[in-house]
Amino acid sequence: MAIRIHNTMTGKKEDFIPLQEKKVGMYVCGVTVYDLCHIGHARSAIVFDTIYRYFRYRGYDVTFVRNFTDIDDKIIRRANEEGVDCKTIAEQYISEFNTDMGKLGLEKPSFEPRATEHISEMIQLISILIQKGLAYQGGGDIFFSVEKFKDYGKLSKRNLEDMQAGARVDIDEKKENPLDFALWKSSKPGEPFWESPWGKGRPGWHIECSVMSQKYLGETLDIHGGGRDLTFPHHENEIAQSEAATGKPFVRYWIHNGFVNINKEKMSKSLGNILTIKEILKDWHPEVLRLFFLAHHYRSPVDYSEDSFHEAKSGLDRFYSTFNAIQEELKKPTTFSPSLPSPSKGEGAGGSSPVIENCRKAIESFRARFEEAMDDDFNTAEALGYFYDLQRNLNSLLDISKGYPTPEIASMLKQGLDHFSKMGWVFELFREDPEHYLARQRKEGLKKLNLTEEQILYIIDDRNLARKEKNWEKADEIRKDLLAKGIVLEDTPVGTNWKLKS
RNA sequence: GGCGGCAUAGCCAAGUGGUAAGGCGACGGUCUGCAAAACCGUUAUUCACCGGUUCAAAUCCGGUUGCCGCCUCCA
Repeated sequence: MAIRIHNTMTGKKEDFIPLQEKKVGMYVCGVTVYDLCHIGHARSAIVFDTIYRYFRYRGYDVTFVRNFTDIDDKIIRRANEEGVDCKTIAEQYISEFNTDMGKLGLEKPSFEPRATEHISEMIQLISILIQKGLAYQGGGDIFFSVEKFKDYGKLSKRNLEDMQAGARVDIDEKKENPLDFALWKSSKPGEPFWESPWGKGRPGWHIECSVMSQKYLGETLDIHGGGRDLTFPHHENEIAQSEAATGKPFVRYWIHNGFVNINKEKMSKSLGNILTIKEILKDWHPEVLRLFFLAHHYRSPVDYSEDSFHEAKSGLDRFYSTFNAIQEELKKPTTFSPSLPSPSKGEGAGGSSPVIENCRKAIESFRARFEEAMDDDFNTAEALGYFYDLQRNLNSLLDISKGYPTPEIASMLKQGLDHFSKMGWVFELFREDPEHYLARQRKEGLKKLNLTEEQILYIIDDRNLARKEKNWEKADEIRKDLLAKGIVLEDTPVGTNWKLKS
């Protein structure tokens, strides 16, 4: 079965047929490095990281290019504000980008080209467009003439007449058509510049992607991605430039991810609700963020809220609790004598119970279900549902096993854990050692509660003494006190565990 | 004004022609001294509304309402 992808160009899901068998050339618009990355950048990065990972999981040889826009108006403005040069700003925020994305566990793309390192290629491409009569000089600027490219608007489904009718575009005297866009901008005094046949200047925004994608991936790309907002004008303009210059189709499959809202509001500077990755990671484990995004389809808008992250966190905590329990169970010696059958589950003595058989089916079919979901336009939400299902089945096995795993159950638990590890890699989830994860959760929680583990253990000892004496009143009192402080106790056959109230 | 998208249980959310995944929550049960955790069960005869196509529609078509995005830098 082929992987199916929703192509923005056609608005439909299509079978993915790469240009070269088992190879994928994929270009994703990265960030303009003038400020810290926010949760929206994180979503886009995580969406395409997951796609990148899934193709590789599926055995494709992927060349993944994600650029840095390191020259642009916003960078110049920022540099002026801080009294440094553009390169300093760009370097600083590239470094911050790498730090943040590294913490989110993003794989490194095959290439991370920067606009300023491809100026000469951009000049070449612009020259070709001028030669072909598709671009013209206006003042010191070079513009692309949208009217000369007959397919202009095909990605964003607009036509020139409609756009001009409702145009809110500033009239620029130098442009022949208000919708023409700059390929090259002459530099104003004090701005960084490069020499060109048209004088000192710098590239327009769109040309870098045409150049860099072509350089690293060839004239036709399998996949081009980015945030929804980039469809117009950015990607529309890329198509115009690239196809006008090469005469070949630019991109086979366009993928666009949906936006992140903050408490149902659009994230924007003016609302002051920009949530940076750094701020998120102060409060949440990176996998909480990933789980949150992966629980939604990549094309839908998602709404960030404190509650939604709490929900994601409790989901993640539960997964890790299960892993931990499995690891503990696997440390125990296996035994051929089955644990006491529980009549409620309809188990008979000897042989596999229906419950075990159901678990076996769930474990064995997991991989196929996971792949089916992911093949269908990277449906991570559905795939995640199968992880939950797998978890429930493994917990069932743990329930039956109760510290006395049979070889059969132990092998199934092990298999389940392997699934979490292997398919979890695609999502970059479940990467931590469960014991470490849970220990750290506790440690960080204690810090917030201003308690030490010693104090809690002391109190638990005290309570266990009361329990031994069957002084339930006192034992319950102690448990209630701890609960009020945010500590939950769990009495198990092997002792009392504690954890933080979620 | 133009273009595009969305509307599924208390909440979050999958599902593009075959009879509604999953998570959170709630309730009942098993287990437990009692809890917690875990497991089992219940929780949408129905997918904003009105028409149409079809043997069959949450899914396709037309219309209505409501929300959102893009058209200006934006992931």
